[in-house]
Amino acid sequence: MVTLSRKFSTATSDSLTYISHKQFSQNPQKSTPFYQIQQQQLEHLKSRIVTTLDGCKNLTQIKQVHARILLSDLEQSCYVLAKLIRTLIKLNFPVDPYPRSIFNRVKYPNPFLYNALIRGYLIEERLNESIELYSLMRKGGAGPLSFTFTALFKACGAKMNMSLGRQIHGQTILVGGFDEDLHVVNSMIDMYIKCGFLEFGRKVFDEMPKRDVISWTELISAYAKTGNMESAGELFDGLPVKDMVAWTVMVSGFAQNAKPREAIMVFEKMQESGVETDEITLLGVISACAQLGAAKYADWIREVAEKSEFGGKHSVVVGSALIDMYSKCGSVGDAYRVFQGMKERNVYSYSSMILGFAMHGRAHDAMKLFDEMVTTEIKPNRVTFIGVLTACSHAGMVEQGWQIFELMEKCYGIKPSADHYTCMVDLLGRAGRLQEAHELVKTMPIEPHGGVWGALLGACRIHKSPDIAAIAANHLFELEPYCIGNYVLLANVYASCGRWSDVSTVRKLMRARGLRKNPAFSWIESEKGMVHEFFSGDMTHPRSGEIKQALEDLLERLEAKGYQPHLSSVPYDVNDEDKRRILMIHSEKLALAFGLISTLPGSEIRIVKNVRICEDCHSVICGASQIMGREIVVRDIMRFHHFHDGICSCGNFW
DNA sequence: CTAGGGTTAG
Repeated sequence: MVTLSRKFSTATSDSLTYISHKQFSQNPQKSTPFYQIQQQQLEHLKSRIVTTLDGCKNLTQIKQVHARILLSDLEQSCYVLAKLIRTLIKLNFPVDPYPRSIFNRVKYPNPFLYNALIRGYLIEERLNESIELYSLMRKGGAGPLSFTFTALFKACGAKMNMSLGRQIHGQTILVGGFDEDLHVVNSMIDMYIKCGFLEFGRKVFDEMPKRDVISWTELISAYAKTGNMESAGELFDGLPVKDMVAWTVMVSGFAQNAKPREAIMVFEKMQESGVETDEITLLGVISACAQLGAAKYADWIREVAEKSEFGGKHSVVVGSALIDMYSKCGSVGDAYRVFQGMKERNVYSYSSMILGFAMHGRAHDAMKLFDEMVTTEIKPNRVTFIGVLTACSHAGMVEQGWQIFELMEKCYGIKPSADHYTCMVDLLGRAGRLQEAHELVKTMPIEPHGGVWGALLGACRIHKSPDIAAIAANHLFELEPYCIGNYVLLANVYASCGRWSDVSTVRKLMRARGLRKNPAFSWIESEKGMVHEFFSGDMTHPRSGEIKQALEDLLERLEAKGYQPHLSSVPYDVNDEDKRRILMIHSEKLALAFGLISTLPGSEIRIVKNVRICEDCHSVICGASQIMGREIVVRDIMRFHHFHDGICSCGNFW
């Protein structure tokens, strides 16, 4: 054995130490200088080992490779050993003891080796060990690499460990150079954002000598997530080169902040600018279309999705989003067709479909799909159960609901959340079992949130139960004092019982808190895809005269068949004639009348409403579907109503 | 060998 090569004292290069004479003599390339041959041979061996490691699937295989390394001249090679450690960690082996022991035997570990181990500890969320190793690396004279910092920042962000993050920030300056490394600084910004200190991230951003599209996008995304679309938009406008991710952040930002029209507008601009689109961009647009609930947009975005390069058939994510969208646009049939056409399905696909059926009152289909789901590999999650419970609730299936509710924890290990209790309260409340519902709220093991009391209050509205309504409302007035809907609901309950002095007390409370009622409105798509909006009593539509006439004709025909206006739906202390007039001009009735005169006889009418449908409108639309022979679909704030031949899919139960 | 975007419920 001849010692040929230098001992690598600088820890940044690979610590190769020896090469055997035997290996050398087998190589007859006499004209090549000595060290070049050994380099070549070792490089060859290294790359063979790395390839083998990439193919390793289990511990036995890795140990074989390790044995080969130990017998070769690569026994101290940081490059190969780092790869070995990374492979182990990729296969989910804990850092201790095996990968750590490999590291411990290396005399001069280089930063790559340190980094492999640090990353391992980070994955195990052992932040302290990572930091210890980092200090050891510094003490040993090895310089850190930028990805050591990025990994550390990432871990601090995930653990929301701001103080440690700031220390590491200090290190980047101390070590020198890294505070100008884009990878490092960008992950630092991300760390501050994840720790909830957006302004710190912004400060770093403002002081950066050079920034790239990633720095910008991080901040735009952070503003969008806090709902500050103005700041997001300002930054975005100033971004010199907008790439796909930056555009996508704006699209999904608007979608997540309930600004679907803006989301679609940004998407259209994105397409004009010629930037590529991928499925994540589409998710934002699809979600926006779902919020709009307009069939025109639904078909448009499905076409865009199908034309895009990720396959004519939908991917799991896009497919699942489309299912949700079609359900919310009133087309459960289309939603189910997408569901059936998907090659692969996940928990989103099933949950969205179950929720879709539930929203449309197709409880039986929802349950059937749930039964099918549990035979697959896909595990139901908390959202799935919200779908199943909603289905029970909308169909008045109290007993099945209780069964599912118990099954959830027993068989699937999902602890009922406040949202699940909301479903149960809704289920009992709708079925008229208000006392039981109230009892459940009082005895639930977790703190009831606004949703739970809101469900109880909503049930009191249907069953005209002012006493429990007052209890629920008082909780709500504390939990969410500025939520206008609760005051309106309580006032409506009092009004329906004729307790007018209580109604005016609630109205006074509203005024005292500076709250004003949101105007109710409905909208409908005409045949040409135009959207027509109607407010209550709205006579601004160009065809108002015809609309009024059509409505009067309709009501006349209904009265001839025994229809009586539900005067108790009017929350004002006025005479019956005025109540009749108020009911007559409800926005959904105007939209319905416009639908009747503006669409072809026999075609479907779709109406969307921003609040719950009232009882009187519900019965009028039921009658209209029969007399006029029309399918009518109404989406209110809670669910869908499919009216067909005088019957609604909700079974008069909403 | 590292930095940015995502779907269901509420």
